[in-house]
Amino acid sequence: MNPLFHALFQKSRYITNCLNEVLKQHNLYSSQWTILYCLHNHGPMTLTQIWKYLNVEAPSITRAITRLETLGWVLRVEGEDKREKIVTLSPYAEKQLPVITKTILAFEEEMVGALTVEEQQQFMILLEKMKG
Amino acid sequence: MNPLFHALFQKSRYITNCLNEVLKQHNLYSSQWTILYCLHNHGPMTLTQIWKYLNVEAPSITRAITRLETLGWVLRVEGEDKREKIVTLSPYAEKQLPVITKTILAFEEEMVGALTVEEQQQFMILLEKMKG
DNA sequence: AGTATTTATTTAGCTAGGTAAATAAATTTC
DNA sequence: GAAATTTATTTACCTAGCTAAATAAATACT
Repeated sequence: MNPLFHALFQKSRYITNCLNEVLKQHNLYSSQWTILYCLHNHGPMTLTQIWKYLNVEAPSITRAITRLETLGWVLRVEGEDKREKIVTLSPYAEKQLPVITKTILAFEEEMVGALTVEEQQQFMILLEKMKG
Repeated sequence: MNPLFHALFQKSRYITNCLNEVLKQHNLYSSQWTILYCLHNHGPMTLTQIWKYLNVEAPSITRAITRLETLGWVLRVEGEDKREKIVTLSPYAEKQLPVITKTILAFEEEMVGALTVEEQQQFMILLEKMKG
């Protein structure tokens, strides 16, 4: 395996695991947080909007939302178009979000703080160049 | 979610999916290939050596090796220390490896070819800087 | 209007990562 | 040398991605 890919995959797993560790105090997994954050920024979204935005397949989002719903973080309501379900943050989620956001910002700062802004930009550019 | 992380996770998934697609012709998944390649380079290894080298937890490797064994890619034999299992490539795997390697090299060249060697090094350095 | 196609979501089932705990063999300690 | 600890592997069970196929509602076609 190309060492570059190996390093990329490993760092990706490492960051995910760290994030999960940090989010334990809020009883959340990183992917669940990603969805909550997405809803916080965009307001209510359909499942399709969510999975297209996050660049993930639909079944992953169906499962995650089901879990988030039973845990009380989101509500699923029927849209005008009765095929679609609109997902909104629950009042509980709205209340918890500020403190979770604080946790996340600290984590991100710690994780990425060793890179200058230019290096972060450079990193994104290099990532972008890896296409198929 | 920090856009840098988002981009990192996404690219990681994207490359994995592409790799899976390319490996379909050999009836392999990317993680299975990673293990075969590892064994090819190091010769017979215990499960512990494999998961430590690949930086993954033991159960992931147990499962993957079990699958690779039933598919005929590897053999599991008891070591002198009877706690450990030594994994070796099967003759079938040895025979298939060259052509699979060719597939992989072409894929990696296509995927990473847009980056100069300096950019690849730079990328690794930046990745390295993201610690916890 | 009735049929065909598209679109949104879900279900089923796979790989692949993780943790926690069980088991069995080897090693250390007393 | 018996008991305690460590080490290697496995099992059970979770999240999280994927594809393929099912379902149900909306839209397009004739």
